[in-house]
Amino acid sequence: MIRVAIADDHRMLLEGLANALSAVADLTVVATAVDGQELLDKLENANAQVLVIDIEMPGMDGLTALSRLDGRLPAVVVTMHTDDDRRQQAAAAGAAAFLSKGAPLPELAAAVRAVLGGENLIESGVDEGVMARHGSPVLDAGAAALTNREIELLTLLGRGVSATDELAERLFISSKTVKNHLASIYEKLGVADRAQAAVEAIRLGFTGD
Amino acid sequence: MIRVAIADDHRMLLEGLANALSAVADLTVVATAVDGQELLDKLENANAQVLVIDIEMPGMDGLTALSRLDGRLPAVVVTMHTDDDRRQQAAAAGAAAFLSKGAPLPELAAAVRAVLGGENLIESGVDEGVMARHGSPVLDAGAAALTNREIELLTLLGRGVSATDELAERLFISSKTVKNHLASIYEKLGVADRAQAAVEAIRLGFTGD
DNA sequence: TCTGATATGGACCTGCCGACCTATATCAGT
DNA sequence: ACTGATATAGGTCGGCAGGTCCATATCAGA
Repeated sequence: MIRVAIADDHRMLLEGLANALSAVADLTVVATAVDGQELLDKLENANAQVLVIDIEMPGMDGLTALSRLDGRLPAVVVTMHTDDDRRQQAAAAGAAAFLSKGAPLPELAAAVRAVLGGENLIESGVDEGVMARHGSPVLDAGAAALTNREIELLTLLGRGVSATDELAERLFISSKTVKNHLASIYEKLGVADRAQAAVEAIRLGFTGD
Repeated sequence: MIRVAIADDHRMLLEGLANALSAVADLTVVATAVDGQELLDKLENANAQVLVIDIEMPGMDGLTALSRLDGRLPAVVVTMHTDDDRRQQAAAAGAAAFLSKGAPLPELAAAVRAVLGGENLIESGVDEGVMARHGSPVLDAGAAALTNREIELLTLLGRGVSATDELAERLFISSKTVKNHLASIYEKLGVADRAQAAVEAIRLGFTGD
């Protein structure tokens, strides 16, 4: 899981974005702040790996906060207004990426993964190459190894279908096979039972929509 | 579930807000749009009950879209700039509430519930009375009846703590009591086992943060 | 062609889960 | 003072869950 800290003075964007990013399988939001000072304070104990930060904030703005951090964390700067002035200011403050708030969420997620990997997108932006390298979340090692059938089963679990017989009927297989698949899932995800597998299913986004 | 449609030209806010509102127990987002025209198009088939709409959008802006809708749906207008001009324009266009994007998410949720109930907050804003009446989501009948201890247990379940003994240790009670509480939870939520209870715990927002 | 992964199915067994019933102490509300 | 809800704990019991084996058929890839 990539631990992200977010700062934005607009609570709707802040909380909305925090929620959306946490919903991305490989990201988790460990701190949120409505200005630069609060961000610096919270970073003390938050153990974040990447910053997503708005330029425009009352009190200490994003660029000042970035300068104070002096590159301790890679940062993705987001802004309402993507003019060249701001881009250059962001670059000078040590940002590793620069995005419009109008950018699609997957691009933000890709930028977060890219800058954590040390890439600098401040000039190039998020292009196709970045999306190709970082577009799809790197799921947990175990989750990546799940087979199609296991994912089908896991999705049902995440939707609350827990009984062996019920699962067997829905997948048109015997209850014995269901138990075999479940055993594989438990091993791959490192969980012990259906309840934990269901929680993981939801966390990994196997919700069937 | 209250079916909400959202329009905002900034995808981060749009998708983030959609995600955050869907995470609220009694709300679900059935349509999103990046301008007024797309909103009108999507509303044809979306069966939404309430609108959350940004004023500033390229193409057809929020106020124009509201005028076109002519009050068919109650609408909460959100904006970056909450000056009186905009508030009056929103009122004229038929909005039932007017909020800053800096407003906390619970206030937006409360406003959505209030305008669905026919209240007009365009002048008064979201005050304490509104929060008192509409602040807490109306959870499922069963979930509302959960006791504090049951919620503690359910929260642990939603975080993947599934073994009886583990639950007992964490709550400093005997395993027998854990099983008693679980039985109550199953009955109140209408579920059959831990896996289903865990899924419900997450759906209801008992995630422990 | 041979191997490995996938999907299916089975037997067996230990043990925990869930159902049902009972019991006590506390506390808030009447 | 009495009642009801809550939180605690115990007993019993049938059954399913999860672990550990094993077996077969298919299919893609080396």
